[in-house]
Amino acid sequence: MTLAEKAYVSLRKDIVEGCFSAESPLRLADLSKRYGMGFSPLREALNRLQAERLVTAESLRGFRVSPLSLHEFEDALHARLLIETEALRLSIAKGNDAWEASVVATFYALRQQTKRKGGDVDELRTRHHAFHRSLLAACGSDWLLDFFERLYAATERYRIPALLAAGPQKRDIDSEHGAIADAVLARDANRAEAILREHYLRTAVTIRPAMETA
Amino acid sequence: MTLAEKAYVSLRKDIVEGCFSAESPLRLADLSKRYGMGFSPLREALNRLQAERLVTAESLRGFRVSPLSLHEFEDALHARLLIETEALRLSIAKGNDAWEASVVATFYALRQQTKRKGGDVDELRTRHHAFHRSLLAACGSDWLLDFFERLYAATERYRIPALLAAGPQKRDIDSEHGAIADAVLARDANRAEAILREHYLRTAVTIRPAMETA
DNA sequence: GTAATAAATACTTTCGAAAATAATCAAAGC
DNA sequence: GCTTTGATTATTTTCGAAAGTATTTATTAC
Repeated sequence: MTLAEKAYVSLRKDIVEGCFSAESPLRLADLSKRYGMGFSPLREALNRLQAERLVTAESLRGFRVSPLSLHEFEDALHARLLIETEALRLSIAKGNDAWEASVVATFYALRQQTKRKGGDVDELRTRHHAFHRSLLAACGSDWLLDFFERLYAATERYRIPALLAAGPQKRDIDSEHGAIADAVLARDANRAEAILREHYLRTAVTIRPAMETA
Repeated sequence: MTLAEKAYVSLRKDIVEGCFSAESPLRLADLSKRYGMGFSPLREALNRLQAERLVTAESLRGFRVSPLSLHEFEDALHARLLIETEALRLSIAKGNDAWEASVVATFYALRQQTKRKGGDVDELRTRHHAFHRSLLAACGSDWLLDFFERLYAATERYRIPALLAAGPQKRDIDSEHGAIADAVLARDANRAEAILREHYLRTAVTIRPAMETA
């Protein structure tokens, strides 16, 4: 893996996880120290992230972490519903045995991690993403999967600030995920879509107040 | 405008317009000569284009123009329909007078250019894009507009090879555009969506055979 | 002739410095 | 005191060279 690729992976992770606060400038000298590399690979990574809308650039004034706003969050969530309900329908229509198995497997792995008290939050994050991705993985559309990844990253950025503001969850997210998996494995597209929609609207309700205070 | 931005604009244009054939390698030495700049701004542009899927990169083996394939074209067109029908509905619901005026204006400008025999093909391309964008411009969703731009560029790449293979058009594209504009200005979302869908499916019919021979 | 190895070449990637621009601070003028 | 101007500093952007990696060509051994 080249340095530019490492820079891209590290920066993306750190932005999505909120290590840099929103709108803070990403100065090359700082990043160079932090990641132990020269300017070139960092700038290449920043350009990629700019195309993904995780960072914004202004001519001759460098890069910043993209801002967070309630409007952008609602927009991203709306787009996610559009993309994911379609991809989920396609997946359910086209998915084979191996796909079903991966849905079962990623759901199981996710539940294992949520059960483990005091477990690695990073691992939980990874498994949550893997589960949601596996639901759509058989849709056969690279474009929809690409859009899913971008919207997932965009909305993931709102989770940490929201959790900090709202305190511990009252939702039983495991059982929501389980219900989606059940509907998917039953190949019931309408039910799966309805639950997925509920799942996201509930997330919106959690995050909205946290954004309004900020 | 920085050199990196110029490189991005030029490269994007040249790729979309087919100045480089699909899958051809984009060697830095060549690009440096062609655009008259060093490696750094070119690499930054290539990284952005990679994130937009117009170029593909392989570690330590550089960049190439992304391949064209029938499957990818149909995928992109399907995604366009999903995105654009939704954005169009939102635009029709939310658009104000100024938006209506811009639809009228861009349609008029487009028709002027199609009428001009032997006119600038580049100008026609610009106006075609402006018209389609203006239809969606009032949707209020940055994400949907962003996806529209990416899919538009992706599908535009197929037009030139297809036209070369299929010869002159038998469709009356002006009147198809006019019908969309009419439905939009009448705020008839269902009719607008139906015509837009027809419009794209007809495009698919034009391009499909050209892809199969290649 | 073919396969394996070694040398040469082509190309990508990365760095460090130079150039260019923006931001900050101090002094002068009103 | 306030604004303008000029100098200083901080930062981004770009280049050219160096380092590292793939690819091709040549050579040798079988």
